This record gives sequence, C-alpha cells and structure tokens, in this order.
Amino acid sequence: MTNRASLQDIADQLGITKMTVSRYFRSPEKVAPATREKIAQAVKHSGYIHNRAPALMSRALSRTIGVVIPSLSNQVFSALVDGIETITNAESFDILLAHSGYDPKVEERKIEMLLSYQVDGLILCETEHTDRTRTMLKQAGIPVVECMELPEAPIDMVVGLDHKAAAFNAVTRMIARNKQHIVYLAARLDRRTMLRQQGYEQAMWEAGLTPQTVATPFQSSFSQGMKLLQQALDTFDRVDGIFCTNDDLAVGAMQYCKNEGIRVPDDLAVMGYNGLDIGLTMQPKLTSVVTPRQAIGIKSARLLIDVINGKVPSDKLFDLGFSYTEGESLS
Amino acid sequence: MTNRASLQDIADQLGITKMTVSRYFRSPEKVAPATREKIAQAVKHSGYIHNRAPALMSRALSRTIGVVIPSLSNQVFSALVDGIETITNAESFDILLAHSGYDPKVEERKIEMLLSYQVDGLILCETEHTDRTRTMLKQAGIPVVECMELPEAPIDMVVGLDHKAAAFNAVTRMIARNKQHIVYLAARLDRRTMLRQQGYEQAMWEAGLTPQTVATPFQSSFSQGMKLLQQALDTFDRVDGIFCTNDDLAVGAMQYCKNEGIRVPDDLAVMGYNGLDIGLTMQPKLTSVVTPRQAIGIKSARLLIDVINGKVPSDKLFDLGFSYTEGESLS
DNA sequence: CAACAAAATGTTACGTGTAACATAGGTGTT
DNA sequence: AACACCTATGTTACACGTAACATTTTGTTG
Repeated sequence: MTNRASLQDIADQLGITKMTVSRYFRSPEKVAPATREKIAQAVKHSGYIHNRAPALMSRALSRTIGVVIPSLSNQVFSALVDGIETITNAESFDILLAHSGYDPKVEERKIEMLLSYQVDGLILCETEHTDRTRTMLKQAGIPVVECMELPEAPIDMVVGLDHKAAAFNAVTRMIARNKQHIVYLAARLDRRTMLRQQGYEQAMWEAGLTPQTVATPFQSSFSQGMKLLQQALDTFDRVDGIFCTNDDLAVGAMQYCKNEGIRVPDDLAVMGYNGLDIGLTMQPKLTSVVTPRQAIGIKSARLLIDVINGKVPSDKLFDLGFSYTEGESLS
Repeated sequence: MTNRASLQDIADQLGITKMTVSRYFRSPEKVAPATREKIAQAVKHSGYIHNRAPALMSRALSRTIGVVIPSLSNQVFSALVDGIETITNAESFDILLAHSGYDPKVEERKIEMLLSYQVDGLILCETEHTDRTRTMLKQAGIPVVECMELPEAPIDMVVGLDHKAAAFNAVTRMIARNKQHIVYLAARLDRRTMLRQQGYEQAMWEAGLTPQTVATPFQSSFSQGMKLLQQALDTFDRVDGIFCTNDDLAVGAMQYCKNEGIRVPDDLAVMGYNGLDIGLTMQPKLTSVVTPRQAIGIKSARLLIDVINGKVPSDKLFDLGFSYTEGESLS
C-alpha cells in the first residue's frame, strides 16, 4: 500500500536486475548459488511480499481457481473444500473462496468478482444460475465444474451424484422394512430438495403408496426438524417413517421423538441424508444416505486442473454415487 | 484467458477512447447520456468482464478485504461473515475468504496469498500467529482486525469478547444455583478453550470450590461430549454440574444424560457455550453463553473500512460482551 | 456574439513481474 | 585453436485500467 518493497528494490540493493530476483522465486535452480544466497538475505531483510497483479495482467495462468459454496456452516461443503484442497495443495494452485447463501443473484456477483481476479477455473456447487452468470462464464472461456448434482443444462463439466436416484433407493429401502406411511420432511426448497422429493414420490407410487410431504421454505435446522415432524404427525395418520431431506432435520426429528417418547425405529423409522457425524452420535444411530462429498471435491479439482493444464478429459460428467451409514434408525 | 474483451475493444468498436468506457463503469454520471447508452449496448454485446489486475498495480485501493476463518462448518464463523458482509456490501467492498483449519502455518499461507492480491485490510479470527505472519503483516502496512477474542499481543485492532470473564460469569451463575461439584468439559485445546478454563477455575476458587476438568485434544463433537461426561462421572464424585467449552459437547452430554436417565437440571446442571440453534431443540433447552458473533463481524468490518478510508478510530480494542440463551438446563 | 464556465472526451504516463530473446563468460571436445 | 554448448544474467517489451492533466465541445450570460 504505502511503499511495499518490489523486486526492483531488492535488485537495486544488490546491483543486479529484477529479472534475476524474479527467477530466484520462480525457478531458484537457475540462479547461481552465491547470488541465491545474497538474494535470500535481501528478501528476508526487506520482507518482500509477492505481488501477483502484474502476472494477472499477462495472459499467463494465475494458478488460482475460484470456488463458490452455498453455505459456510455446512459440513457437506467443508468436506468438499477439503477434498479440493488436497489436490490444489499438491498442484500448488491457490483457491479463492466465496459463498452464495443459496442465492443465484449472489452467486452471480461472487462469480463476477472471482473472474475479475482472473481465476483459471471455477468450481460451483449450484446448478441454477442467472442468465448473466451463464453469459459471463461463456465469455470468460475458462473451465467450470458444477459439483454435487447432475444438472439438466450443464455449463461445462459435472461431478456429482443423482439425488433423485439416491432418494428413490433410500425410500425403497424403507418400504422394504415394511414401512407404509412414510412422510417426506423438506426444508429450504432448493433444487436438490426437489430432486429428492421426486425420488421419494416415485418410490412411493411404485410401491402403491401415497406420498405425503411436509415442507418449510425456511433453512434447515434441528428445530425445523422437530417442528416438521410434529406437523407431520398432526397432519397425517399412522405415520411410521420419515425421509428427511438432510441430517439436520433428521436429528431434530429424532430429538422430538426422544422428548415425546416415540420409539425409533419401532414406532417411527427415520432416514437422513448426507451422513454427517452427528447422526452417528444419536441413539439409535441415524441411518443416512452418504454423499461422497470429499471424493467429489477431489475429482472436481483434479478434473479442473487437468483441463487447465490442457488435458482433454475422458468425460465431462462423473456420477460418484452414494452409500449408507450403518445406522439403526430404520429397523 | 484466451482473448477476453478489454476496454480498448469496446472503445474501438464505438470510435471512442477506453478512458470514456472506464468512466462509464466508475462514474457513469460523467459520461453523456447518449454515449452511455451506446457503451451499455457494446458492453452487453461483448460480455465484458472487469479486470482488476491493472488497478491492483497502481497504489490505489483494491476495495477488497481478506477474511481468514478457522473452519467452514461452524455457525460461529458463518454468522461472523454474515455480519462482515452486511458492511462490505453497503460500502461496495469485496471480500476474499480463506480458511485455516485452526493451524497457524496454514493461516500464514493464506494470509500470504491474500496479501499477494493486494487486499486493503484483513480480518483474522485467531490470535496465535507465526512469527512470519507478524512480520508480513507489519511489512504489508495494511490495517488488521483480530476478532472473537482479546489477544495479549494484538497486531493492530481487536473486536471480540473476554472469554475468561464470560466463563467466570457463567460458572458463578451455576454456583449461585447451589451447584458445588461442577466439572469443566474441554476439547480441542486451543487458546479460547484455555481462557474459558481459567475463568472457570477462578470462579470455583473464589467460591471455595475445587476445579475439576476432563479434556480431550480431539475436535469437539457430540460424541466427544458423551464420552467426556462419562469420564467425568467415572472420575469425580457427586458431580452436579458441567460447564462445557461449547454447545457440541453440551448437547452430547445431555444426550448421554437422556440415555442414562440422569435428570437435567435436577441431577446435573449443564451450561453450554456459543448459543447455537441445536441447544434450543433439547429438552430441557440448553442454557448457553451467547457470543455476539454477528455484531463482532459488523463492528470488525466497520472499523476496518473506516481505517482504510483514512479515519482514525476512537479506540483499537472493542469488547462486545456476552449474554445467555433462555435455557432450562441450569435449574 | 464575445467571453467565460461547465461538461464531455481525449492524452499521457504509470505500476511491476515475467516471457522471450540476447549476451557474456566459461567449459569441454576434437 | 576453433567450435559447440551451457550457465548465469541482462534487455526489452508487454499486459490494461485509471489518475491527472489537457483539450474540445456545448451552454450561458451580459
């Protein structure tokens, strides 16, 4: 800001050119050991901080990728970012992080910001985008991975899983345990929640059962889970199972059961979604659909960086599937 | 990357200079309405994306602040960032986000990256820093706010609360409810955990009671809360209260009580820390120390931006205090 | 309409790391 | 000794938005 040391300052001090100092940072083996030592001293003394602005101006790679996650308080996305960083650290890429609060308009603003910093690629966690977002990304001409989900109109590459299929499988599993009056508990009605509802409904219809849903537009939370279960029990008769759109709701619902003396799974089977740790601390342990979020992060970053490095990917869409926690809340 | 549109491209297309186009973005009122309209068309058509690299090279402000949070899955920090963004949005500043995983070495790396992007200021959530971090920040010459806590050796400005005082107050409150054998449950032994322990111990000593702690170096979780309470009951006699270093432990402990038929608060009083949503879903509701994290975010950003804009702050340290959730787990 | 003010646009220079190419000095081989 | 080759360092040019200053155009007033 005031007058931060530049490469030129260090070079002047040593009577060499800034090019040699630049080389010292980028490829030290090309600098003579004696010079290297002198530069090391001067750098240490001046407290030089790398300035990437000039490099961003050239058309060279910035070796930085942008990541937009919907929420900063969700283990799903923190695991995703962990996965991403496994790869970026190994490849010495930096990541710039932004969060959208599940709002496409905010996502647009954040993407615009990241593009203004000349990121080499983007990882997005949502599949709904504004028109302007799509236009900008096309203009930007950088590789993009949409992750977590399999969008209908992919921007570029995709790494995720089929939430409808996962929900279908999960509900089918509940039905196989002789549950007949399964209610779907949903919050924050975003696309993934809707996809799971579709899978739920399909499984119910195919088994000759009637889907019954309670939903709230509010964000998921433990207390929402309690409220929604209460509402389900008030609204529908003979409820013997709930399929929750995520583990927050499921844990809240199980809490409610504990408070009200409802036995899980005998009176009520509970299926969660995401496979968070908290489910496993419940008694009984929560059965939950596990999404391979860390693997999604790893695959997304791997794919993105490969494409940035000029490789042609074998495929543009990767479905990483799902599994289950070994819970006891089902039967 | 390939050949993104530049201001020059738009200017050429319209037979004007890029300066006018630049003005169109920065201060449209200085451009004639007719020209404005023409530029708007051209910009829309070309899909121009702002490139901030050249501006970063001048010594002008980048209007961007860096934020380093320890974790991406903790409501405490998401609320903090929400608070920060209230202000940055209003002031049209951007934020670049990074996370350190509670590791000072990682924090150092992330700060270095943020500085390389010429951020105008930094908000940090930790108070333990490597030597190199401190040196870099001094060199960088930008304002820094450390938040959440009141550090012993502040880098620059501080917005937080006194965790020792809060713990002291909380434990005193428990003692006032006639609890005598209160155990402190601690996990991930970071500085804030230690400060709370000090407050706890002081409150106990001052009441003529003996502090008793069970702790684990592992990260907090519900299951850790269960284990720690079990350990406390095994180790100490006549335990009638627990003060938990955070709500995760407290909820886990309450879970354990429910499983074991221990009545809260009659047999055991429980005090949490942070005031998260989940505590309010318990029965009885968890009493917890509420940290004003959103207010801390707002104040931190306000302060930082004021200083960036050249104002001289009235003070360099702001203690925003604490309060309690209206729980019933105490008596 | 002259004269000046205000608005709109143009001109110039700047910041700084690095790719690409150039050069100087040294080493080794025949 | 002549040549190829390598190593270490230097030179030059470039990326592009914007502050500061300059110029042109338009508007206004006595």
